Amino acid sequence: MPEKRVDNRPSAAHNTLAEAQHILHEHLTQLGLKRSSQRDTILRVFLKTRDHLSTEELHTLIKKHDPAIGYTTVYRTLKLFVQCGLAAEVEFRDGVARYEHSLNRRSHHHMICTRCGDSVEFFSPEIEELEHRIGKKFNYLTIQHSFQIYGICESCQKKLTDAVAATGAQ
Amino acid sequence: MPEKRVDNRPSAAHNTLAEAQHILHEHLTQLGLKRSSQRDTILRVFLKTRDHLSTEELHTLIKKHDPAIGYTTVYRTLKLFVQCGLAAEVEFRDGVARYEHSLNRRSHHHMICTRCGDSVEFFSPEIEELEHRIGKKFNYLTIQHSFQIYGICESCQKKLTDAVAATGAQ
DNA sequence: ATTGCTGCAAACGATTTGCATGAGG
DNA sequence: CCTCATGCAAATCGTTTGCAGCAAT
Repeated sequence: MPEKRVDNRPSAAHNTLAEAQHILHEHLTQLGLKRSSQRDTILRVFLKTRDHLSTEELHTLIKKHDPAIGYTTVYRTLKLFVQCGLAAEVEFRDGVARYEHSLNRRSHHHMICTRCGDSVEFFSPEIEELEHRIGKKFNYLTIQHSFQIYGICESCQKKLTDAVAATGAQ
Repeated sequence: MPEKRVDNRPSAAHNTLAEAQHILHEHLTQLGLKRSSQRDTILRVFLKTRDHLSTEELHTLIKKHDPAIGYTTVYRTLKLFVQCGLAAEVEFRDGVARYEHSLNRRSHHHMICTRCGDSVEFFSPEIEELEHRIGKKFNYLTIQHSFQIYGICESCQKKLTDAVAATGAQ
């Protein structure tokens, strides 16, 4: 196991929170909206995850910090985060909207296991290039793209072959 | 209004229908399911479209051929088509499931206008290659991928600039 | 004071299922 | 005959909205 993945930017987490809060408050001001303790709490908890959370999952986490915060507030706040670029919706084909943070996050894509929902991220600069090329070709003003690979992860493959072996042995 | 459609591959349409029906019936037999006139009608109407139809839109078309066929049957039949590879679900981000035929259809992707829902198809071999490369790298057995570009089509861009010009002129 | 925010409950809309009846093998 | 298919109505589930009371500016 080489590469333990050390973060060479010492206080990255704290800086990210401060930066994110600044972006959110700026966004609120611009739209004539107001700060609230709930929104700050939701942002703080959201930034602490690296997962792809559904609104409900995030709400569950939020309640541990402040049980009074309701589902609707989390739902509406996530939309705010998307508006100001702090969060991005990701498509996992499991019937719920999922969000990840998108601040200081290098453009990436997901490969998702359709059995267990596990996912890995990968990088692919050629996809960005492709978006621009195709947009130009058909005179579209491109906004974004969505790219996912669906498959079966190593551990689920193992479970499947084991199951087949067991059936065959009977 | 029969058979206006000019096709330079003489009996391509007929062959596709025959092939599709064969695939469907084979699939039904394998699962111990039964043929039905409804399923055949739905397949016939579905194959005649080149659009990306929602279940409801397809149901509307179906009713012109046989008003007795219900929404649920169309819904369940589309799932069958997906199972046996006759149809594929496409993601248009408009909140409804959309299907296109996938038989004898070269692999392609979509660029979708988020204003009017218009879409263009494009081809990109590098995407297929990427799916395999990433799958191998992370030991995933890849099944499929999903790639869409979202943007604003030429005609909607025009409408937008016109609208801005009108506001500015007042 | 004014205006936005919150949390509840209710509305919503697409999808999915239960069930009695009808059709396929 | 037995099993599956059908179509209706009802249930489901994530999402979205209306509203009365609360909080921020």
